[in-house]
Formats: sequence, C-alpha cells, structure tokens
Amino acid sequence: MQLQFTAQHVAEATDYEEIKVGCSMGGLLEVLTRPWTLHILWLLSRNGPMRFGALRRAVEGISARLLTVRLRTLEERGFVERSVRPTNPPEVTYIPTPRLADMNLFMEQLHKLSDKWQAEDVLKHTKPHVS
Amino acid sequence: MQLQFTAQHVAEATDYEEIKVGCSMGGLLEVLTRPWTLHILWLLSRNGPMRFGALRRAVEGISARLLTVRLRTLEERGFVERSVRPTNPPEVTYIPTPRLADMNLFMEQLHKLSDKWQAEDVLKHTKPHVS
DNA sequence: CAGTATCCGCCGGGATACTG
DNA sequence: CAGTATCCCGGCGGATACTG
Repeated sequence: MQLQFTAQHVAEATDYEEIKVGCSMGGLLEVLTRPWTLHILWLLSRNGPMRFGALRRAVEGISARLLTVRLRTLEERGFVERSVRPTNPPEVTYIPTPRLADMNLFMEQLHKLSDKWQAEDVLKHTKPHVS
Repeated sequence: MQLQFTAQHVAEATDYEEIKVGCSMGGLLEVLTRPWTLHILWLLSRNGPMRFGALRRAVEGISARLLTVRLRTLEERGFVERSVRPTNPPEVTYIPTPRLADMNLFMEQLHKLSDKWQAEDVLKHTKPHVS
C-alpha cells in the first residue's frame, strides 16, 4: 500500500471501527501464534520430515506433552501428516504437506526481513549519535 | 541475538521467556506471536493510521492495558510510530512505518492462503465421500 | 480520550510417572 | 520410542479504579 503517511492521514484516522480481522485469517492466526507452533512449522518446512524425538530435541525447551498437542492441531489443520511405522520401538514421522510448503514461501520472506531489520537495529544501536 | 529494550514498568507484567531459535527469526517470532500482536499489525497495515480507541474497538476483546503494552513493544521494534496531539482530550494515533509495510506483503499472502485453505476445508467437509 | 496502577483468578503448560 | 495421565504452580491478562 502506501509507505508514507502525512499529518493529514493522522488527522483523518478516525472511524475505522467497522473493519475487523477477517474470519479465516483470525482463526489461522490464533492457531499459528500459539507458543512453539511457528517454531515447529519453521523446522519442518526447512528440514523436511522429522521424527517425534528429533523434533523434540530441535525445539529446545518444549515438553513432550505440548509438542504432542501442537502436532495434533497441525495435523487437523492439514500442515503435517502423521506417519506411523508400528515397529518396536515405534517410529512416528511428521511430514510437511503441500499446505506447509505454501507457508514456507513467506516464512522465508519473513526470515529475510528479520535479518535485514536486525542489521538495521544493530547499526542504529552502535551509532546512536550522528557525528 | 536479541536487542535489549527496556520498558520495565510496562513490560514486566508481560515478560515472556525467550524462545530459542538461534537466529534473528527467533526474537521476531517471539514478539509477533504474543497474543493480539499480529491482529494489531494486520489492522494497522490494512487501515493505515488508527487512534487508540479505534484500535481498541477493532481488536475485539483486548483490554486497554494489554493494548498499551503491545503497542509499546511494536513502537520499540519499529513497526509503528506513536503520534500525540496534546489537545484536550488528547489524541494519540498509531502510524504504520515502512517496516510494517514490508510485513504487509506477506500478511496479505497469508490472508490469501487462509481463504484458500478455508475453502478447501469447507469442500472437504461438505463432500466427505468421493463419488 | 488515552492511558496507568493494583489486584487477583484462571489455566496453559511444565514435571513426573507410567504404558504399548 | 512415542506418547498419555495426573497434578500443580506461575504469571498472563482481565477487571476495576483512578489520572492528566
């Protein structure tokens, strides 16, 4: 949209009450922003299929219980497929779906942006005064 | 890894433990996935500048306290600019920055995806059996 | 209007123990 | 290995009251 906003825009910034968060977007955001969720998706979309244990170790600090809960939700939402090999011991692998591949596109974009912004912030922080 | 930002008195009530991801992405995700944050950004990036009250009404269910906390963080991270007109009553407007405009790009993508996925899910639900 | 200060209830999520 | 069941605590965030 627009990059620059003038004082006029500020003055006009009144009655926006009618605009709400879109329904499908709202539900999606609610799921994606639960703790660890994006981290899990980020790992799976970059690494490809991962076993439960590997995921558990990669997502440092998460408990088994919560990882299970998150993966179940992601499975319901169609972001991962759960593949079980009933061996002994069992081997459960979580496989990214095409839907997750779609998400990977903009997760990479966000990753690039985060690098760019961090670089900007570091510059600003190490050079607080203009000489 | 993470920039130190201090808004002690305000932030201490919402002091999340840092999620370790090992790159700039981690700190960003940690901020963005706090409750309401993406909703706020989504609204601002679509609507342009909004006043505090309008934002409060648009982000249905959020309390004034938490909205303030979130906006402070977003200001520190450079996603919004806070503009105060010391009239009586005061008029405070939150203005999207170029950085938020960058984010808008992939938020729109995510929005499109969310619509697409919802449509898919509805189809799958109304047509459980393939004829 | 746009916050801030204070209190406090609730539940998300960790820890632990156990199973197929 | 990949979970599930249960208990329990900390702190997130809402509610309320107040101010410039």
